[in-house]
Amino acid sequence: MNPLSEIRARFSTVLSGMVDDPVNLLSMIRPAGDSKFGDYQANCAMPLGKQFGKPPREIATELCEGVQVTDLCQKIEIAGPGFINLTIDNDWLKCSLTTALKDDRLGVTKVSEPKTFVIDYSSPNVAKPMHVGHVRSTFIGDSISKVLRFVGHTAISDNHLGDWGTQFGMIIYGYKHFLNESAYQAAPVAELGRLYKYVRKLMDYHAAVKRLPELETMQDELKSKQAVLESTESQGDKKADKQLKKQLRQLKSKIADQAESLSELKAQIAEVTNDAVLAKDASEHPNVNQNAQLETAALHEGDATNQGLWEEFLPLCREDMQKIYDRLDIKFDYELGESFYHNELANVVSDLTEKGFTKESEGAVCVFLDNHNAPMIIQKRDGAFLYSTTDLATIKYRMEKWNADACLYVVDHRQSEHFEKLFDVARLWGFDEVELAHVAFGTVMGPDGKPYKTRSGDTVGLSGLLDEAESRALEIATNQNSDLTEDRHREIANVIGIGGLKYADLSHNRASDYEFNYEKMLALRGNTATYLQYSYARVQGILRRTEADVESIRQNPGDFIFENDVERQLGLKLIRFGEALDEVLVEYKPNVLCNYLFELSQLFAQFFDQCSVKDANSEDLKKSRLQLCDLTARTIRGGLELLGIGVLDKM
RNA sequence: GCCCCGAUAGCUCAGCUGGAUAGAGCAAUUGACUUCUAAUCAAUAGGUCGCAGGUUCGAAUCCUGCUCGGGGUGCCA
Repeated sequence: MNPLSEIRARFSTVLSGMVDDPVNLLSMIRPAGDSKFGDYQANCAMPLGKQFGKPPREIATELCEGVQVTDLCQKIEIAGPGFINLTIDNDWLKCSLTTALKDDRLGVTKVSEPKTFVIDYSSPNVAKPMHVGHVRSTFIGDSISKVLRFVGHTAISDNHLGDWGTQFGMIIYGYKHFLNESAYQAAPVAELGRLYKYVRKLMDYHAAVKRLPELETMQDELKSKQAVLESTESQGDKKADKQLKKQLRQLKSKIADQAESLSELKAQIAEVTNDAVLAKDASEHPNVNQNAQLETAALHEGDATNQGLWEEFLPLCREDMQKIYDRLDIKFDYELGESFYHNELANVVSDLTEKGFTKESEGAVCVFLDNHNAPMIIQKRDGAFLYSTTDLATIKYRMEKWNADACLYVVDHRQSEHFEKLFDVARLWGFDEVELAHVAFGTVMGPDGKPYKTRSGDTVGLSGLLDEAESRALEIATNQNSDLTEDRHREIANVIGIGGLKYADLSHNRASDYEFNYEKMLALRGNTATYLQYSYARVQGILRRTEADVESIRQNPGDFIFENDVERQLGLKLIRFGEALDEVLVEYKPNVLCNYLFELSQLFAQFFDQCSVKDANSEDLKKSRLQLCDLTARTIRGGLELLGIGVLDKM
């Protein structure tokens, strides 16, 4: 039991004698904002004072007298308007540390009511190369799954692959018309990727040609509108002038936006017209857009040729994708892609229709929702199903198969409206007991503050990104430690390169966009994976130099001694590991764990600086310090493991 | 038009279910390596928490309005 939940449990007894539901008040017990106030603080006397019409300090006194914490806290005092400051008792702390030292789980108790979570993450489209945008979902989902499991829940990870979408129509079209047979034999996935991009270019070209005049007309209209506004004389009315200025500014930004998409279209057209082969293919395939769609439709309707091609392509693509997951050390319990549900889609629509939830609108089957203007469309006018239909089928399957208590969707925040609707429809459909949560995350930005792209405008491919991370890490490892073998350097580069990438992502609040930067990710100092890994390696150095037998220390621990204040701080931090994990799960935020591990490592660095283990004044003190070292190492390793990041004994 | 999200130190970001004097890292300046790994530590400096109101014992945090930025918005996923 961590100190916070222990304190809350004690207060719960007193508070339930005063109010009906103390949950809210218990959440007002938290770590102290400033260490001079102690270790924890309870802020619940102020609201209670108001509720009972008594001075808060009087309530605080009642609480202090009522709560049984003599064994847990060496000090409990009232301060300011009615804060209750608590200082953890050193004997209790030492006792907890001993428990943690002996325990494989570092003293973290399992939850009393385990639940079943299904976590949907990563979910790339197969046959399209993975890019930097996929890493957030993958890392965050993986980490949340690991934390859930560690605290005792059942976490089922499911990679909901996009393996049934329109990209297959494009690839099939490409395969039928533009295949380079020998390239396909030599490297099938690369050739499929080329075909995808090739058809994409042709489609973009035709779409751009069609769109261009329309956009140019709009641009002209906007510009003339701008001219009118600019020539409008001031009427001397301040409010009207302000309005005018605002309109003009909005118009200008709209024009700029359009100019940008206009030049994008022109670039797409130029790319084709400047390339003789592309230009020829573009003119010979004027209906590529519709035809690619028809190939998708044929696949979905069970056309033998297309089905055969899909069955040929899919394993190749998945194998290729697996290479990336292997490099990242990411595993899934299930990888049930969209194709897995395609036979169920018609049933979803008919079931919802039978139950009276659907309504036909403009030829499409829709579910209208009170709190949304637009309905959720579950079947298109042409009879095809949409991802909303697949997502509904998926919820049904997950409930029937796993009886989930919660389904977490680790998906880009841009899809939040989709998920709001999806969850509403699911609840309407009868899945109203399960917690459905969109664990949304922000965009990975480039140094220009825009979504991360290469110089040529493509999204950054993931495998190239990993190569870059590792090669940069290799350079650092080699410079730093020239006496090691090259194999060791490569091993170090892998652990700090991939670890750095994961930590850079996970240490940001998932809801925010963040700026991607290699230098910062692999920086040798600061709040990085390297810093945590280095702390771990330094502990291992101590254990090596002192020839400590950690197994026997764990089995026969001596007393913990707090000679220096930093030893107590480190000890307190160590037994708060479980608190950090609890907090991660409140809002599914792995950055809470990153912060904890960083703070722990900082305390260890101070300890390292101030408290020699090797030259401790006494054997007892030396043993106590070794125990702190061992616990620190195991907590860092265990914590990093929950983030999917490895450690090294030497670096 | 409507909906959602964001704005915190020079930079990158934490903190946001209201708590005491707003934090970290980087960059800057200074100091510490015959020492268990200096991939480190100690210290200095850096702020109108976008703006204006409101709620209250107390607001970066909640509410309203505004400014700026991003995203979404019936037949893609």
